[in-house]
Amino acid sequence: MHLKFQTYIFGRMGKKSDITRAKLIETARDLFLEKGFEGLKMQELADRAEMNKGLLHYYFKTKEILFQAIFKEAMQNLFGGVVKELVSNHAIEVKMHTVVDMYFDKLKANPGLPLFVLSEINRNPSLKSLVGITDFIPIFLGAVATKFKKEEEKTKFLNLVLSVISLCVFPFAAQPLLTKLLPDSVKFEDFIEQRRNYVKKIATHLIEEL
Amino acid sequence: MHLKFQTYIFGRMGKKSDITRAKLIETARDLFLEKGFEGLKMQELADRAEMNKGLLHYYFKTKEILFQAIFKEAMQNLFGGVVKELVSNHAIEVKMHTVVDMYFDKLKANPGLPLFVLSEINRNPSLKSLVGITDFIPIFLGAVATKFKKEEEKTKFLNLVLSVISLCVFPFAAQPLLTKLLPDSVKFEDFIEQRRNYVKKIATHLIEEL
DNA sequence: GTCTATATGGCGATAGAC
DNA sequence: GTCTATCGCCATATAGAC
Repeated sequence: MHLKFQTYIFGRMGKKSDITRAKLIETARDLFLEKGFEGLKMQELADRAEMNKGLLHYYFKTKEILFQAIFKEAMQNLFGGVVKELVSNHAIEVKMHTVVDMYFDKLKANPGLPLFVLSEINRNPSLKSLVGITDFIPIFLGAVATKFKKEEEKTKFLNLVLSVISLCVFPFAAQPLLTKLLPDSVKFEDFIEQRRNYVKKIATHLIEEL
Repeated sequence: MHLKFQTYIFGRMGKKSDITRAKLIETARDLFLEKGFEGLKMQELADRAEMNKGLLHYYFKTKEILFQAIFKEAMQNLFGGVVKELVSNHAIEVKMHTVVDMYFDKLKANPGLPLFVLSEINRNPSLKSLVGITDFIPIFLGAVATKFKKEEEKTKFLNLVLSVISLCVFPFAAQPLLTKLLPDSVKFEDFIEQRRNYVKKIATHLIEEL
């Protein structure tokens, strides 16, 4: 029987609907990151995901709901792992170097991520409150509060973290412009790779100054 | 006579149409920076500029043409003065400290500028070629070519410039998130002001390492 | 679950009176 | 130059057959 056959094929790996849903989310992620909330059109999403508009609304009632799912996932991807490392017990230099590697690896695979998150926060007012709900802000604040007592120390640490993140993220956000400034013989990927160690050296220096 | 009266009032300061045009551009700048190309609706622009949609299209035939005017202006604002300083005869430390001050002043007044330029470049394919047309990229490249001969030196200089710009720009781009990480008693403006000198110190160190 | 067809509204742009 | 009215299109979302 038809239904049983499907159950057999996909078994514990999930129903056919799970696969459709996964394909939809994957496509929506690509398209939202490329075009933003306003720029993504449901028709184009349906085409790229090889389904029809009706089906989109079956899985996610509105564009807004779909967008919030993608946005949450992007925030988690961008900050989840990094915050976990920052609140770990590792030595501070290890922390910072690990964060540098995490960002360079992540952003090489997904350079549009930071610009997407930062510009959508500014544009979709409902996200400003949603950001507060994500769990890694309180986690980070909690760790800072226990490790540093004086406000001056907190600010110094925040300056350090912000500097390292700035140095990692900005070159990817500015990739289209940066490409035009590189010597002809230098590919963007090569520039990025030498910069990975350059940023680690800066991080080490900033720690010593702390 | 009515027309003469207007001419008399505004005299050399420009015609009434210039004032209307200026108001339109000013409003469009605010609104495009806030919402991006797709996010700005001509109706909302007309309302905020206290005129009607018909008049919008009288001054700028299409939304796209209006947008390109605003975008070009934003690019000039963001890079024009900075590039001019970078290709000047000043000592390198003076250059970098001046650039830091320029960005901090500019972005305090206009924090949305970098995110607007960077995300629109990614989203509007026609801008990628328009970016190449702006004059400060060849100006910058020319100055770099005459000052540094070896490719390794060029890359080092580019690393320096990119680092300074990253450290200046990113905190403003991430303002909505950063605000949530500051100790309660520290206002964003105060954090930014202490950071101005912190970034200058880093810049000086990076130069010595150059 | 997946499809087609359609309702409903908003958008950019134009026409034409004043 | 500035206004009102309107066109034609495309967007999100829904209804209902299969």
